[in-house]
Amino acid sequence: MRSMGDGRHLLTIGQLARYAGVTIKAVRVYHDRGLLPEPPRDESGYRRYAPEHAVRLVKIRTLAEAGVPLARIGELLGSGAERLAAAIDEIDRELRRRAVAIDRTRQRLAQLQGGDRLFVSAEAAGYLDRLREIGVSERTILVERDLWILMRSAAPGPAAEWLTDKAAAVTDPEFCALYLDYDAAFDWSPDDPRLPELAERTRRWFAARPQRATAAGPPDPAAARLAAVTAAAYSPAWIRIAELSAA
Amino acid sequence: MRSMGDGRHLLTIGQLARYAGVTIKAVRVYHDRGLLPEPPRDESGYRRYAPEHAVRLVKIRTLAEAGVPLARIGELLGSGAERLAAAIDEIDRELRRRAVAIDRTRQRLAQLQGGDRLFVSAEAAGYLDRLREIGVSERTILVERDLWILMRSAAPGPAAEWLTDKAAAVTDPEFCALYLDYDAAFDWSPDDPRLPELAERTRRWFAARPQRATAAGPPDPAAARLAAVTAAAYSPAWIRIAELSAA
DNA sequence: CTTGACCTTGCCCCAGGGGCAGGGTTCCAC
DNA sequence: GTGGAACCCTGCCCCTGGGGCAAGGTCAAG
Repeated sequence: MRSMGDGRHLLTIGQLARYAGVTIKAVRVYHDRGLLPEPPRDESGYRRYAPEHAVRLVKIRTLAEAGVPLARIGELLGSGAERLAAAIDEIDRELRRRAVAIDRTRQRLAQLQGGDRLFVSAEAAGYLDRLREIGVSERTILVERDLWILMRSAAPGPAAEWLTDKAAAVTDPEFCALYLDYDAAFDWSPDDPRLPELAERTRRWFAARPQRATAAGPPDPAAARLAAVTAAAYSPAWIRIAELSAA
Repeated sequence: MRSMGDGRHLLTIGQLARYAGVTIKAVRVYHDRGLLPEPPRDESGYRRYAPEHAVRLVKIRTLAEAGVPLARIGELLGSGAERLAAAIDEIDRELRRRAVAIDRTRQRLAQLQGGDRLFVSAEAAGYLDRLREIGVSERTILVERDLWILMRSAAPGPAAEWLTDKAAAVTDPEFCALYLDYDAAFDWSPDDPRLPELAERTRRWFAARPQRATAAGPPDPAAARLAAVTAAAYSPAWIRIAELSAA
């Protein structure tokens, strides 16, 4: 048995929901949250909606799709026109921000396919590329990447300093030659007879460029310790060189 | 008491999380979900992470920010490179779709400020604007809008037919004159002596354009009933006119 | 008179964490 | 060496915005 009501409350919940592009469940949730007033019921207990409900529901859906929490939608639709206009401005700004974020995410997503650019800073990635250019093995480049990640995580400030330092060094042909020899020495035994000479060249190279210590301050001891303990985990030969050149 | 471990598992959970731009809680959730392997613990039971964890975590965050469900991230990072590439393509398409959706939402949001364009179809909005042009009162336009919402909700097909019919009629000056008189009659008493004349003009107007009935078929009875019962809820005078002209 | 579409309430479930409790640890400065 | 801030641990309940299902009552058409 169905009542015709006052001739304006004609819509069933399904018709209303379809009109607004919303599920029936969502309509009931909006009732529960107090966003949409409960309409009168017909004799069977069915809800019967009027056009105002459809208008209100479209407003709710529009704001909800914009990501506005339901609680705030209630406040917004209950407040005055200026307040609403200001809120809509703010929401629109937020949406624009979200569109920009999606663009950024898409770019990072594309970099997931390969390369290190996603995992280290742009400067660090440039430095690693420079190592590739001068012929350093991928194995050693991976160690550099890991070292950079560790340093950056543990001490961002000193890590950045250390990176600019190395980026500068890697433009010096002599340093590059030295680096390539380190690369070759990676899996030598710590007792290898060629290591002392490598240590001696290292010491000479550092001695020949004192401007780094004066310009950028003394090397950070924490960073140095971190680098040492890390390198030790990868190559016993390298740690031996460090011992020899410190002696 | 802290162990130095193997010199590669140096990072605390906080350092790792900060590096990847993620909360500590999120890292623990990723452990629970099996996305990120649990690292070794130091003597205090603290988790100690290596660079691989940071790399993995950045991948997880990138996919999670793209809206990929955590369960699927697990599968994706566990599968081969081609599979991953295909999935990334699909995710990217989804992101583009989302950006388009944001644009649409922004446009609708701007229309929330005023006007009916958000609540009725473009054609209906054009029809309502035409009524405004010819000088119909806002009160009656609101009734038209509500009627349109009801018809569209209850019977989209006939509603569209009815609208094209009315949109055509409203280009006829005679119909417009008649409509304006209806507008004026809105709140007359049902006994008003001017109503019979209005009913007579209505009948003559309908009689003078039989092409509608032949071209678009007979008027839908359900739509007519709906229109009548709805109009009755707004204006007793209108329903009286309908009775008179049907007689 | 049945069949399928619709409506009712009520309950539990999901992702992706956030927040808090109630405890232990480490680091830095004084 | 001592205090406090900052950090870490586990475990538990909470949130949004609904989805899904159960167990009915109702309506329109054939």
